[in-house]
Amino acid sequence: MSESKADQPDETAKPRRRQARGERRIQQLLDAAASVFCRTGYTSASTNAIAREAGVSPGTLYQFFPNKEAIAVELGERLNRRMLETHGVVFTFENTALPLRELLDAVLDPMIEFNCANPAFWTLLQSSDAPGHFLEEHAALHDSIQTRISELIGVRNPGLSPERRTHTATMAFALFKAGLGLILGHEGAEREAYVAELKTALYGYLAPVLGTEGVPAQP
Amino acid sequence: MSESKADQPDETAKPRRRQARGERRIQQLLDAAASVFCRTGYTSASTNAIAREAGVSPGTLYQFFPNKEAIAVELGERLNRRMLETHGVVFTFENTALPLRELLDAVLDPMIEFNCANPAFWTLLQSSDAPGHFLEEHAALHDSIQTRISELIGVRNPGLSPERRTHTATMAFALFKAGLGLILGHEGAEREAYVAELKTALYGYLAPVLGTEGVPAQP
DNA sequence: CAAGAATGCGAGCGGTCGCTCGTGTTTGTC
DNA sequence: GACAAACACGAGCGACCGCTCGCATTCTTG
Repeated sequence: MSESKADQPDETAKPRRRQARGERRIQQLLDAAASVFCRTGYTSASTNAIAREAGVSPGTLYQFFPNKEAIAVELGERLNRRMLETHGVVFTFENTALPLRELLDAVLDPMIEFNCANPAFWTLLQSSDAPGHFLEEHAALHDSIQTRISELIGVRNPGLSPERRTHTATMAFALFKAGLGLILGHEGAEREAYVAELKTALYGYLAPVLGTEGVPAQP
Repeated sequence: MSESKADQPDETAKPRRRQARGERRIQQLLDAAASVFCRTGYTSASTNAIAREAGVSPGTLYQFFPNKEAIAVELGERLNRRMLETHGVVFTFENTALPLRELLDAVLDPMIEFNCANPAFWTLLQSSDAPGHFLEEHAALHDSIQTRISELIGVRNPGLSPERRTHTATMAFALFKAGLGLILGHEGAEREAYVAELKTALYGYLAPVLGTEGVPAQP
């Protein structure tokens, strides 16, 4: 059960050297997993189905992942990292000062676009019925996003009590996920309509708390 | 595989005569199913676990239900029927004329109370990843509630186009389900806080569409 | 090229799940 | 009490699932 022969117990160690071929396989497997998870959800997705979708034998899958959980965890981590890398900017101070309507556009549009391109992310966010250690990763994913929302609310309205701030952020995130589900469930004009509805809903919810006007630059 | 020996193929026939004991067993099994579904979700719930929770053998379970789907379908139908019987009144015209805030109280409070007492209902509403024919029942459940919401919106604002009305009802229902999830996930003061947040959110979303004032009685 | 590591395969193991079936018990009817 | 129908049991069947293992192939490194 020893994980590495190195004297220094490297936390992030991948004790196995990977060839380029291996990295490619991992990506294939994660793409296949994303597809299968989207279609059937995490619990009903079978590792054999993921391997088949990736055009690979079950044994090959387990060359790269110790178990089914690890696939979902790695997929969630990669998607979350990619989302923060490409769109994490939306939570910065420049946007915080915008009028609420434009703030929502600036935050929601990239998020929605990312989730439409990677619908597996929403699926993972929704699968709270998963068994085992994947629950921890699920919670981590959740917190990662919700913390950003909470911070944004805090900067925008510093007078809010910590409890109210948490409640507002939690509810705002829940509303966002709900709207995202509708958005992902439709296409074309319908999808755009639900994007507009979601923005209306969040505007109506947040306006009394955050104010509709932009905040003037601090001296 | 013949379902009945009767000459006339009765659609709604229960070809099996039930004794009082049987009806009691059915209720025990549905209660157990509700409990297990809540704990693990529909897919991960095993029929053996349901039977065990009901204090009954697997064979006995299949004396009353042809398969696992049928349990969820029957449970969903019963819960839906019971909700409409006890709280269906909230969608009537008397409430429609109230100021929006009171309208929301009148509609949401009974709904929330019912779902807190029967959390399995929300679980069934959420399990859209279920396989097989249960999907149809799931959709029926959904429509049953959403139609009520749509009608209420239609009465309150007759000028709305059918598309906008559908979008508004769908989004309102999605927001409600999201808030309900938070409410069911907390207890005591936290729960009350999320009830208030949900009402705030729906008020903010619906006020621009339905108006905040009450509608005067029609001549 | 030789050798070892990484990659790839797929039959199949242990386990669970949905569900069945043979058998025995309780209940209602005459 | 006699008889049939409804109810109850629980071992276990077939299917599938997560995962393993022995072995073949390909890559890297010297």
